[in-house]
Amino acid sequence: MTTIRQLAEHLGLSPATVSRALNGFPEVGVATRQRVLEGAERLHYRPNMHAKRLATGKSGLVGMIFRASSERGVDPHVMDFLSALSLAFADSEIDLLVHIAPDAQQMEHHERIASRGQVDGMILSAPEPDDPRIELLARRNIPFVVHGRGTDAPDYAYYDIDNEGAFAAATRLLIQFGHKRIALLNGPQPMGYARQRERGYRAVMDEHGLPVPPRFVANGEMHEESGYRAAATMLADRARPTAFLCSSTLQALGIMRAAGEAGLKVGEDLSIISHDDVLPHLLAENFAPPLTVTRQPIRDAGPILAAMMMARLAGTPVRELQRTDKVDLIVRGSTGPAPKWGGEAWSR
Amino acid sequence: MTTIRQLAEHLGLSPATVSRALNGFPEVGVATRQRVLEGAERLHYRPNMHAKRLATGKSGLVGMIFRASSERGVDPHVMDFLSALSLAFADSEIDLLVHIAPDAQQMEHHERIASRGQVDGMILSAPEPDDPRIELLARRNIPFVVHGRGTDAPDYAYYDIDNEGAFAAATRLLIQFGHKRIALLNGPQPMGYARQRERGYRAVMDEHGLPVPPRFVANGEMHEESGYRAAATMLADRARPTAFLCSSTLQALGIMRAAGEAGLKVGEDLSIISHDDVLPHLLAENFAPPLTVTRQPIRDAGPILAAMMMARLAGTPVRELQRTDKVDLIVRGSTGPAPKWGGEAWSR
DNA sequence: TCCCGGATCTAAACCGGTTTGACCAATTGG
DNA sequence: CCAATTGGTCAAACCGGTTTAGATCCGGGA
Repeated sequence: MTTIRQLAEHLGLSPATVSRALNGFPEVGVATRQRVLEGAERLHYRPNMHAKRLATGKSGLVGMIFRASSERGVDPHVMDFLSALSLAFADSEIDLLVHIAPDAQQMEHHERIASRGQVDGMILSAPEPDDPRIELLARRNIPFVVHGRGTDAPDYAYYDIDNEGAFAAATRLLIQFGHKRIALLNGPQPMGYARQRERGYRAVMDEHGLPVPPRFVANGEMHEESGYRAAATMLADRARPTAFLCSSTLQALGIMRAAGEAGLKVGEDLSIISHDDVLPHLLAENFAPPLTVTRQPIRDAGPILAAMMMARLAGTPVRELQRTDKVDLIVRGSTGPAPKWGGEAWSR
Repeated sequence: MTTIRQLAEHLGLSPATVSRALNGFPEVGVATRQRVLEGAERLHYRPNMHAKRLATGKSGLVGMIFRASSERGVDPHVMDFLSALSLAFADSEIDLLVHIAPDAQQMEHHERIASRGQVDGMILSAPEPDDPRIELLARRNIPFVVHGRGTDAPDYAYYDIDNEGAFAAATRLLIQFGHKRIALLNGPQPMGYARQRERGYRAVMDEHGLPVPPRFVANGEMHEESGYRAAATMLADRARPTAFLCSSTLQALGIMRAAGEAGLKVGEDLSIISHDDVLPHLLAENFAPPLTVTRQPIRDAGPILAAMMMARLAGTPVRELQRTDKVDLIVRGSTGPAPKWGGEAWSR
């Protein structure tokens, strides 16, 4: 392991000059810089990160703590996000410090990372309206950017998708198809995105004077089994829905299973629209029938949040780092005209 | 940010004593230690990681570089592994540095992490027989543990599952059911686990004198679409298989789709056995029909490899850190007796 | 009484970088 | 021709811990 002093000595220079030359300071002679760079190459000099960080106070590390549910762990979609994030940071000198923590231990983990001062910034995901994690980071003055929003117009840097608009559009499409009994299988109740989606859905239902009995709106984790369970229950109801809106293609898969068991043909007897974060290993267009979705690959958020993080670290003010992207509605075979038997709206 | 000197001054002690007291050295008086601990608590003292690391030479960081395919990214199963790993390290002082890199850039990323000396050790996954990443880490003397094996008896610390035994057992079950034309949809060819699985499969086929034409063994990425494609091609063959063995439940999903399109009923006209790493958000037992699998949750590897990593860092010799676990064969509805029409073996 | 050794604690060096302030030589300007 | 700049370099301080070598205090044995 060559040190900067060894390199300096080897070159007949002082460590100070070597440091400056390597870090691109303007006050070193062009010939000297060249000599230093060559010497560094020759001796395989690699600056010791820890020393560098101690001296500069910057760690070159960005932390990210994912939320895990205690039963099912982490949503598999987030791997794609993490992947994109990591790739986006690859060119810079930044590395990712990753924790996965159950909701109950989120604060503990944030506390730990924050207080040890080992990261320059944090990326946070799936915020709730008054998220204590955000409050902690703000209080500690740790730069952070958020994937999603806890409220409509938060005062932090965030990237979010237009969940409300997406679910409004999806609801509208179903209503145009003649559906009046549209059920919603949503994500966990406290999550910002779940609230936004429910709002978009309810707004359009209200607009058309269509009531929604509470038993046809479900909140829960977004996996196949929860989709199946909720759908099976709702489909057993006398006034069963003719269409489902759900938050994840895995939930949609569960709904399809329930539909199959109930003898309903998806796309004819029952319509399904799902939000699609895009799981490359299981594409919604390959479902049978292909799934109508509001589509926004979670992967796309990676480079955006990486860029925001770097901008934040460079001092860009928060209000220039707030972005909400529109979501595409992609119509495929899982949606169709409402069946005859479900013509009436739910009673109020 | 309180420093150790401030704390020492506050207590009327020297930094040396404070350091010793906090790190549990025996030569500090019991009363002093108590005083130091209380003082640290009161002043919210948190040692600066970078300083600590510079002084000790240990980083408290373990690196992990996941493999990503350029088209589909990272297998969603690995999120579950990462999650378990992170949870397992949570109690210790170790944090995870995570990179995700396409295969083409794996070496570059390893080089980077290795040469900057920012991690104490590395965890590596999905090794190939002569894996250059392993060679690099060994040459640089960076402690590492491996998830999987490149060869049968490698000279590094690893945790693997008995892929060969699992696929042998699965093949045997199908043969007992009367199947003679069993196709294999395997993972990417170079991977250690793919080779092991193919070996287990071929051994049993050979044992029973059942030939396997090359076109009924496919190697490729393990997602729904690849399963569908390969299965659709094979099912279109005049001598189509009566059973499939595959490497991932997502592939199995694709096979099921192809079977559906071919008008074949899974569990009757066509049997499927998949290896199941267990994706908690999409369980094999919830497939229609429930999937027969060789099951070993990838999640279980997390704590095992975490413990191995720590043991390795503590100096445990490599040969005490080699472990292969048996795999369960769980028979469900996707397997059944061979149909009448597929009675004859493939011709040689 | 004196010396010795163990128990505690401290001063200073060290880890390997960066950064401040000073210095020197070569230009430039008056 | 001398003073003021400027470009390039260096010595030393600094970041915040750990660790080595020594100092001090104490009780006990000779």
